[in-house]
Amino acid sequence: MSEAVAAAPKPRSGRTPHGRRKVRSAIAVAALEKFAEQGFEATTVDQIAEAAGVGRRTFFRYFRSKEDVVFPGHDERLAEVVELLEGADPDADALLVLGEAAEFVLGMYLEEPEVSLKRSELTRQVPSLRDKEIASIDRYQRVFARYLRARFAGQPDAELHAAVAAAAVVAAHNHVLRQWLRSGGELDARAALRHATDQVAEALAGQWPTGESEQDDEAVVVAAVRTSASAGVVLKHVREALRDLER
Amino acid sequence: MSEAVAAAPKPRSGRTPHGRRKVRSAIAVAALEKFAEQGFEATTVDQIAEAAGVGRRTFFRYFRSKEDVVFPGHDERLAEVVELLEGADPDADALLVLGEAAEFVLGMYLEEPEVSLKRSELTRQVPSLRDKEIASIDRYQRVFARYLRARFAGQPDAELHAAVAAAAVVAAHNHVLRQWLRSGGELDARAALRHATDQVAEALAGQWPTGESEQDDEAVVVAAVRTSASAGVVLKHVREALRDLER
DNA sequence: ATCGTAACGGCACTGAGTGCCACTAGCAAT
DNA sequence: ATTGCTAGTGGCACTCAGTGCCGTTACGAT
Repeated sequence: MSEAVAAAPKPRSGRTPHGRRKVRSAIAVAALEKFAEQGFEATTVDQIAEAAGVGRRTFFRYFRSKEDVVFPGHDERLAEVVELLEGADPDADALLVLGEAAEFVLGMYLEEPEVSLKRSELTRQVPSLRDKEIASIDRYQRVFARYLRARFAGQPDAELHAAVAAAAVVAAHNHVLRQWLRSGGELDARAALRHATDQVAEALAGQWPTGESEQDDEAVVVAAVRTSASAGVVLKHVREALRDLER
Repeated sequence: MSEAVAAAPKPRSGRTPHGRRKVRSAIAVAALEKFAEQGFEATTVDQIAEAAGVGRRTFFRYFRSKEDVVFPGHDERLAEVVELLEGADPDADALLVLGEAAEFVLGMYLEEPEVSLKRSELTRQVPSLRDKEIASIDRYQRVFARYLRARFAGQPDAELHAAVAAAAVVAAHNHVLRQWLRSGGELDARAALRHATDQVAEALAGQWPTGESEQDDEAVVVAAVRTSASAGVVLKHVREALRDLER
C-alpha cells in the first residue's frame, strides 16, 4: 500500500508541527473519519496515526486500544455515577434515585446526539465494539446493584432484589436509549425514560420495599370489584399486594 | 525461551502420533492446565499446542481464539435455548416459560460443577474473559427479550416490558449462579432459582399481563386488613393489583 | 495396493499492543 | 543568552494472536 515512503527519518510531513493539547481530539477525529470511510476493522492504527499527524506510539499513549477511541472517558462517566449515588438522599426511594442515575447516564448520550448516533452505528456493525459496550453497560449495572444492596441491606432476599432491580432499571434505560437512537435523536428520551423507570418502580415497589419513607397512620380498606379472573387468582394477587404493606 | 529447538522438521516428539477425535478435548485439557499453572495471559497458544501435542495451527482449527477454550459450545447452548423457547406452550405464562429456560441454562452449569467453578475462577481474574462472558450472557438476554416481545405483542409498552422482564429473569439467574459458585457448588441452585424467578414473576405479573391462561368465571372479592401503610398507598396498591386482572 | 479426502503441521504474514531509548520543545534558574 | 531539567514524542524492535496458503500424511473406501 505505501509507495516509496520511508526514506528520510520523516520530516514531520503533514500537519501539527508539534501537537499542543488537542492531540487526543485530533486522533479521535481522524479515527472516526477513517472508521466511517473504510470501516473499523479495515482501519489500522498506523493509518489513524498518520491521518492525525502523530506517531503510532503516541496513539497508544492516548488510547489504550483501537476500541477505546470509540468509547472515550467511559471510566470517568462511571465515576460520576458512583459519586451521584453516594451523594443521594439516603431517605429517598432507592428506585427513584436509580431512575435519576439512569437519567443522568442517558443525558450523557443526549448531550452530543451526532456522536452518539455515529457510535451506535459502529457498535451495531462491529462485534468487538458491541461486546465492549455491553461490558461497559454491565459496569453501570454493577454500580447500581451495589447501591441497592446497601439500601436493601437487612431485608430478606436483599441481594436478589438488588440485582433484579438494577438489571430492570438498566434494561429500561437501554430500551429508551435504543428507541431514541432509532428515532435519530428526535424522541423525547427523558420523558420516555421517566415513564419507563416509573413503570419499573411501580412493579417492583408493589412487591418489594424500596425504602420509601413509611407512614405512621393506619388504614382499613374494603375493595369490591368485578373481574374475569378466577377468585383464587384475585385472592392471590390481593394477598400478595397487601402482605408487604404489613411489614 | 526455546533452547536449541527447531533442527529437524520435528519428528512429532511427544504424544498422540496422530490425534483421533479427542484432539479438541486434549487441547482444552492442556489449555486449562496451563491456565491454572501460569495464568491465562501468561500462557501462549504455542505452549498450549505443544502441551497438547498438536501444531499451533491446529489449535485455531478447533478454537476460534484463546478465549474460546474457556467457553466451549456457547453457541450451541444458545441455540438449544432458542429451540426450547420456540417449542414452549404458547398458552403458558410467559414468565414461567422464561423461568424454565433460565433453569435450563443453569442446568448447564450444574452438570459439571468442577468445570464451572474453574471457569468462574478464571473469568473473575481475567478481564477479557469477563467481558466475553458478559457478552455471552447478553445474548441469552436478547433471546429472552425477543421471546417476550412476541408474547407481549399488541399490549401497551410491550417492548419495554419485554426488555425489563428479560433482564430481570437473567439477573435472577445470574444471582443464583453466583451464589452457587460462591458456595462451591453446594447450594441447591435449582430451588434457589425457582424461588428467585417466582419472586420476579410475582412482581412483574402483578403489574403487567404475562399471558397466563384466562379464566371465564367471575369473582367478587372483599378484603379487609390492618396495615401501617397509609390509606392512599394501600388503595394505590390494591387498585393496581386489580386493574390488570380486568383486562 | 491404490486412490481420494480430510485433517494436520509448518511457514509466512498482518496487525495490535508494549518496552525502550534517543530526541526535542518548552520552561526555570542563573 | 546559556544551561539544565522535564515531559511529550516518535521510531524501533519485539511478542503474540489470528489467518491464508500449501505440502504432507494418516486413514477409509474400493
